[in-house]
Amino acid sequence: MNPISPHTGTPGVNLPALRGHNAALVLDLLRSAGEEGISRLELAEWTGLTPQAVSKIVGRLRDEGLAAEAGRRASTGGKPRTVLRLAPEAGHAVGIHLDRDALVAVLMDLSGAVVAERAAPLDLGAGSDAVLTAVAREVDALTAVRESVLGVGVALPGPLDHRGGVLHQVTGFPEWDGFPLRDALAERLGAPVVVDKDTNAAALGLALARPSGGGSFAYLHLGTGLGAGLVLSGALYRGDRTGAGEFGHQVLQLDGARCSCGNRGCIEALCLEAVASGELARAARVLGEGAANLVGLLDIDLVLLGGRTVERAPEIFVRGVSDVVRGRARSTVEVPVRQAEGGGRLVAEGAAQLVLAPLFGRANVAFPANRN
Amino acid sequence: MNPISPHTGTPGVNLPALRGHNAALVLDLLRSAGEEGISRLELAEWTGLTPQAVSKIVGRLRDEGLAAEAGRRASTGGKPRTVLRLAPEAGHAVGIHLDRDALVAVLMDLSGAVVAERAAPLDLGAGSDAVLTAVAREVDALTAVRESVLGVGVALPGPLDHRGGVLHQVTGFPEWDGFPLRDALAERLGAPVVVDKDTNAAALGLALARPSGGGSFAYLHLGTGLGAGLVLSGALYRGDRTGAGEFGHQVLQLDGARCSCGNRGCIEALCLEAVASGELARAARVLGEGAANLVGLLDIDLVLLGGRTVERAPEIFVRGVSDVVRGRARSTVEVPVRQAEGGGRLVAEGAAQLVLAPLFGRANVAFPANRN
DNA sequence: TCTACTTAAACAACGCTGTTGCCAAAGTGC
DNA sequence: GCACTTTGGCAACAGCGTTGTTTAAGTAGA
Repeated sequence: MNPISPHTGTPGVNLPALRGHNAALVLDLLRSAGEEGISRLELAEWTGLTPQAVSKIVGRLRDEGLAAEAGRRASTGGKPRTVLRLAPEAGHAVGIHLDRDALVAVLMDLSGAVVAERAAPLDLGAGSDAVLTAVAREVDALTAVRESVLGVGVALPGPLDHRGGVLHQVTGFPEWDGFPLRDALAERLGAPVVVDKDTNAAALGLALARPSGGGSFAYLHLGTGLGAGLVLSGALYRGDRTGAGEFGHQVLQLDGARCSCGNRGCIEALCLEAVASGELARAARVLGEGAANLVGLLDIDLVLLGGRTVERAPEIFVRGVSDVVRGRARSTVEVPVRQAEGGGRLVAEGAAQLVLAPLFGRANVAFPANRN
Repeated sequence: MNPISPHTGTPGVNLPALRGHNAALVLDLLRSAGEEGISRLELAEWTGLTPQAVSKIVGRLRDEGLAAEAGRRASTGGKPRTVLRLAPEAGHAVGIHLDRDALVAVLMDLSGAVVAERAAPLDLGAGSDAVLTAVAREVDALTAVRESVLGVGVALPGPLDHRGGVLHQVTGFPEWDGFPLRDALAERLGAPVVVDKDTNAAALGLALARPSGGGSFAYLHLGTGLGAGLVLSGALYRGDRTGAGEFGHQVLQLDGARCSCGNRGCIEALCLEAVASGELARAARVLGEGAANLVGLLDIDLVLLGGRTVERAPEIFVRGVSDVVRGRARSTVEVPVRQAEGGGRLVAEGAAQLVLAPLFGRANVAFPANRN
C-alpha cells in the first residue's frame, strides 16, 4: 500500500473553502482593528478583494452576528466611511493552563479579552480522574452563565501530540504517558477540546496579540524547566509531532555538566544550575547564548521572555539576554528582547486562543477537521 | 503612517487565484507521479476535488500543452483509467550555482530532469562584470537550441536578500555588498531571474525530489564553510530576511575557540578546525551535536549531509552524525542521517527549481509578484 | 456471441463566488 | 442651494467547482 494516503496532501480549494478563507480573513482584520474598528474600503485594501466582495462578506458576518456597524469616520470630502467592529460577545472560549502545581482558567471573548478568570492549586500527579474533575469544575464555573462557548483549550507541559490530543510522558509524571486527554475531556465536558504544549499556547497568544500578522519571534519560558514556543513568519510552528521548541535540551557546552535528560551541556542544566546558585546574571547570559542561536538559525525578529523564574527578576534576564543577542548579531537589524506581557495568565490566554484562532484563519491548530 | 501597509497581509482569494492554486496542485501531482503517470480519479482523491473538476483542470492543462494522456491502466472490471503525464518539454529552467571558485550550470525540464549541464572555473572575487559575463555565457550556451526557458535561478553563498535579489557582504568578498544581482542579470539576459542562498536552493531541490509533500528535514552543507537549508513541514523556510539556516555560527561551546565571525565556540570553527587537523571523526561528532540540536528544536525527520568536505569521506560523516543524533534522541522515532544525493550538481539543480517550483505551488520563492 | 454489469470520463445545467457597471446616499465646499 | 466627492448597495455577469445524466470502454458469465 502507498505510504502516503490520498487526501492528506495539499487540499484543493473549492468555493465553500474560498468563502471560508475570505470570511476568516475579514474576521481577523476586524479582530486586529479592535475598538478602533475598520471600514469596508480598508478591508478591501488589506485583503486585495474588491469593495463589493468585502461588502458581501461583511453582510454575511453581520447576519451571523459576528460583526456590527459602530459609528462612522470623519468625512474626507464625501460620504464618511462606516466603521465595522467585531461583536466580541458572539463567541467565547475557555482556556485552561495545567501546571505541575496550579491550574489557571480564563473565559475569553472573541476579541481576545478575558471576561472571567479562576485559579486553583493542582497536583498534576494526583491521577487523571482528579485532574479531569478539577478541570471540569473550573470550566463549569466559568461557563455557568454564558452560552456560546465554542470550546475548551488546554495547555500543559509536554511532550504531547497536539493533533491527537494525547499526552506522552509528561516530564516527572510518567502515569500520564499515552493518556488521551482531549477525547477524555471532550466527553466529560460535552464540548470540543484542543490540547497543546504550554509554550505553544503562550506563543500563539502572543502572536495574536501582535499588531502585524507576519514576523517571527521566539517565546522562551524559564520556570521549573526551560522551553520555547516558535512563531515563524506569523504562524505558530509546532513541528509534525508537536516536538518543536525543545529548547531546554539544546547542547550549548560540549562535554558540559550532566543534564537530567542524560546528555551533557544542555541549556536547561546550565541555566537552572546558575539560577539555583543565585547567579541570575550568569543564567541570563546562558539563556542569551541559546536565544542568539535561535535568532541566527531562524531569522527571528523578537525574543520574548516569560516563566516564573524570569518574572522573579525580569530586568536581569531581559538585560542579560539582550546583551548577548546584540553582541552576537551578524546583521545590522536589531533584535529586541522583552518580557512577555500577560504574566501568570499568559498560558491560559493562549490556551483559549487555541479555540478561537481557527475562526480567524490563524489555525495551525489541532482542532477536529483542520488540516494542521 | 501605519507601519504595516495594505496588501502585504494574508491575501484574499478570488476566483482566478483559486483556479491557479488548483491547477498548480494538479500539476504538482503530475510532477510527483513522474513516468508512471496518474489518472484523473487519483488526482481527484488526492486533491479532494470532484472528478469533474479535475477533468476540467486537466483539460485546460492539456490545452496549454503542460499535460498529455499516456496510455491506460489495467481495467478493474470497467473502463480502464486514462494515465496522464506531465509534458516535461513544455518548459525549461536554467540553474546556476556560483561558488567561490567554480560555476555549475544546468538546464532542467519541467519534470526536474537535467537535460544539459556545464561547468567552468570562476573567481567570485573578479568583480561583478566578469561574473555576469561568465553567467551569461553559460546561460546562452545552455539555451541556444531551446525555447520555452521560463527563467534563470542563481544560487550562491549568502548572506543575501532573496526577495529583492540583492547580495549582502558575501563572505570573503566585500565588493559584492549591496549588488542587485537579480535585476542586473535579468536585464543582461532578458529573462526572469531568481536569486537565493546555495543552501536554500539545495534544500528546495531535495524537497521537490522527495516523494511525500510533507515532512521536515535539514540539509547541512560542509564545504569551505558550514550552512544549513531548512525544510519545515514540506516548505522551504528562509526567514523574513533570508537569514534562516545560519547554522555555522551556532555556538556549541561557551567560551570556546575564537571563530572568524568574532564570537567563540561556533560549530563552524570547531568543525573546520577538526577537519584541518585531519580528525574527521571529531568533526563529524561536532556536526552531529549541532544536527541533534536542530532535530530537537525543529522536530525534524531527516538530516541530509552535503558539501565538498562531506563528499571526501561521506561514511565517516554520516556515521558520526548519525551516532550523535541517535544518542541524543528524546523520542522513539528514529531520525535517519544520509548523504544528500546529487553531488556536485545539487545546488545548481536546486537553483533551477527556484524557477520551476512556483508553477507547482511549491513557491516559497522570491519570484516577482509572489507573496513570499 | 450476446447480455448484464462495472468503471471512467464527458456533457449539461446549476449554485455560488467575486467582479463590473450603475446608482442612491451622505457628506464637504463654495 | 449647487457642484463635487466618496461610500456603499443593487443588478447583471463571468467563471469556478458541483451535481445529475449520458456515453465510452472495458469485464464476466451464460
